[in-house]
Amino acid sequence: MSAADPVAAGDFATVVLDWFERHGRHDLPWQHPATPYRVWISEVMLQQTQVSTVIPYFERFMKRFPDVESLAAASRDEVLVHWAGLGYYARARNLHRCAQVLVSAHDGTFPHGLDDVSALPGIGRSTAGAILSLSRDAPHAILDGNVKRVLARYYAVPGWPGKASVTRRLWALSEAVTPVRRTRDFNQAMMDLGATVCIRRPACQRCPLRSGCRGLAKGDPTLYPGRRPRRQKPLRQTTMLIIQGHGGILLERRPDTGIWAGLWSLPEASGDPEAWAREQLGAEIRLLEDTPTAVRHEFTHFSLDIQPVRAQLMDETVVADNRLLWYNPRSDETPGLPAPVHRLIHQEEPSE
DNA sequence: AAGGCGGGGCT
DNA sequence: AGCCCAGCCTT
Repeated sequence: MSAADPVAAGDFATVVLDWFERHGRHDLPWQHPATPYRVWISEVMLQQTQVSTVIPYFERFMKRFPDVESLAAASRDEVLVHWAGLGYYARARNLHRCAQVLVSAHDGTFPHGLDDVSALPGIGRSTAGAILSLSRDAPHAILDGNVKRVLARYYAVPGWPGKASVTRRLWALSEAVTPVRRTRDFNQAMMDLGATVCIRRPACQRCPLRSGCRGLAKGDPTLYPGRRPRRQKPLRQTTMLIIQGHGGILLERRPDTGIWAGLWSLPEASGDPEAWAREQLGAEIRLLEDTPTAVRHEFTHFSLDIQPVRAQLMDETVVADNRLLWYNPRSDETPGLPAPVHRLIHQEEPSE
């Protein structure tokens, strides 16, 4: 914190806390009750995912896995089913592993030390601080996208937070402004401020920090934080097989690494689909004429064109194993499917 | 230090 | 059509 700052650190917290009383969010699902377990699940879901998207997932997840023991005892597949559509599926795998570590090594509860919590799978420094402060009012700072934006604007911190040097500065600022008392309310207030006032097009007239905001004083707070340098997104193409047989569609489990790790998906055939079937299934397939139109799916780092090819299984002796599954969209419970695959299949079978 | 990892909401 | 989002992990 610079000595030249127009608002001292103590005043910063006071202003934010006063604002929180009237204008903060007090009714989010994970705030009632704000147990470490519920805060943890919500924080992981909220990593790179917006609140409005998370809420229905959170409610469904809590109904099925109401505590850490039920989550630890579940299968990975069932956890993924409840995650399917949220993206960043490593979060679900880490969540599952973390539950098992908590039960086996920590008596089913979260440790109290910040370093112990951030050592758990899928929990970094910010999420650890959020869990401990929001559930127990422990005095730890956080640095999520909202706090980064508020601080970068308030202190006019230049540069893109993807650079380690920028993030280091923002962490130092967050530590400096975070009070040791009422840390729970302060952290929630900073996230609320970033989510409702200090947004992409900020409502500075409503901001309690406007008198000290350097970004505003410089004329344009939206210059902070700096934007990610933009790069060309490559286009990739793949062919997915819609093989009908055994009264359903063949699904294949994705490998444990890479895109959609561990989810069920349509088989990808790099070359000749019939050769793929002979090798992978030991069976003959016959390609069908009506080829559905390709669908494009956008990732953060590339675009993917998926060309579906329909085929009929000619040899009904092929059975499912650990990697293969015959899925009937009309009668079976939906397994964990990537969003575009889910769309593809249920546009094939409109009678879900 | 840089890149991989989804999907949806918003402008 | 970009840009961003209650980030973490691996290399």
